[in-house]
Amino acid sequence: MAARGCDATSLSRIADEVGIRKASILYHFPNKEALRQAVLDDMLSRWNEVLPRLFLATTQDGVARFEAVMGELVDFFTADPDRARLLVREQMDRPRELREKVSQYVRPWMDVVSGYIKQGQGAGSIRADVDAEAYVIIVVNLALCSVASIAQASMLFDGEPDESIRRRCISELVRMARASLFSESENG
Amino acid sequence: MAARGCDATSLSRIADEVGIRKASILYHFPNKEALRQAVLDDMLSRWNEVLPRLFLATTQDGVARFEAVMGELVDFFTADPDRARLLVREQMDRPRELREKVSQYVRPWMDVVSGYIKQGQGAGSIRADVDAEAYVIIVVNLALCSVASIAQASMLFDGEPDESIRRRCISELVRMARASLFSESENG
DNA sequence: CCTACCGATCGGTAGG
DNA sequence: CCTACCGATCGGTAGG
Repeated sequence: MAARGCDATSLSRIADEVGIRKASILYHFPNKEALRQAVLDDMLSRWNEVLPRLFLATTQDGVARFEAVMGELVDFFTADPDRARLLVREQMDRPRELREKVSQYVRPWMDVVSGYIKQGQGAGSIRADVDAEAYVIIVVNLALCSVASIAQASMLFDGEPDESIRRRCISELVRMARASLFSESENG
Repeated sequence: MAARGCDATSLSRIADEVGIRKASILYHFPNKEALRQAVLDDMLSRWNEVLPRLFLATTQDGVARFEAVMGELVDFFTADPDRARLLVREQMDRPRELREKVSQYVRPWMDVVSGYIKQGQGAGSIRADVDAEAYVIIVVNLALCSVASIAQASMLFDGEPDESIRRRCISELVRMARASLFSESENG
């Protein structure tokens, strides 16, 4: 379901993968919509386990904190690219519902990050022209969409193995996020 | 079809919008697959009209050229966000086919852009740590995905009108692309 | 360009 | 958790 999207994956197909009959799925969930909600809630709620430990654990400077959060973001989606694909599809198919779920699960953490950015701007370590809230949205969306689709966009690299392409693109997106965030003195 | 994706849009629905019957569509196109190909070819071939004039028209410095190409990229997709949504869906549903079409229509222009980047790196105006090919892919993908979905990600901006949010996100992504590309001396 | 129809598949229900 | 079945809709064809 994650790979091809909720709407394009029939209950029969899901049942086959689980090894039961279609009607049996509708015994555990009242309908397909409820199953979709459960899958999304399960995926998004994992962020509430991952993110807190990043912020509460250590005292870090801005660059180290950037690397920790960015690494976690990239790892979360590269560990299972279907997560990214499902979220991208949901955002296009049912923007309102996903918006509500994001507000519920990850928005507090996005606010924490944009707070750090504004703090860094006050201290001069982060570029003054960064739009903190927009930056966070753009970077999350960039990681999401890159993992969801860019591994397949290998047409620009003749004959290069897919794994190598993926690594180059991920490295480049992290570099872009870093270089466009910090003041040049910190950026080195 | 562009808005909800090829697979999720039935021939009956398309027929209703055009004002004819479903069977009449299958008189003009041998099957649904052929219709999809025609829609994609039509959209991607427009790039072959837009891009050449950007590169051949004027002699520009690096920053001016960046602004021209980036502006065209953003304008192309914001003019009709359904273009971006269709491409994002196709990239997830049929990566191989889209890869071939992109190779056919827009790859030459992406090579031109990455050539300019390498040239700028030789002259010192562009950061040495930019991965030219990966940068182009990331930026195109970023524009695509941002337009396709970010306008709907307005949950971070309480009560702010959608149009204002869209502008902030587009401005921020252009700023990120610019700041992570040019050496600090050129960057202002 | 139409009406009429095809087999296949969809989400969901009845009943056990 | 199953078999059996429902109406709706899908892409596509026949025939005019």
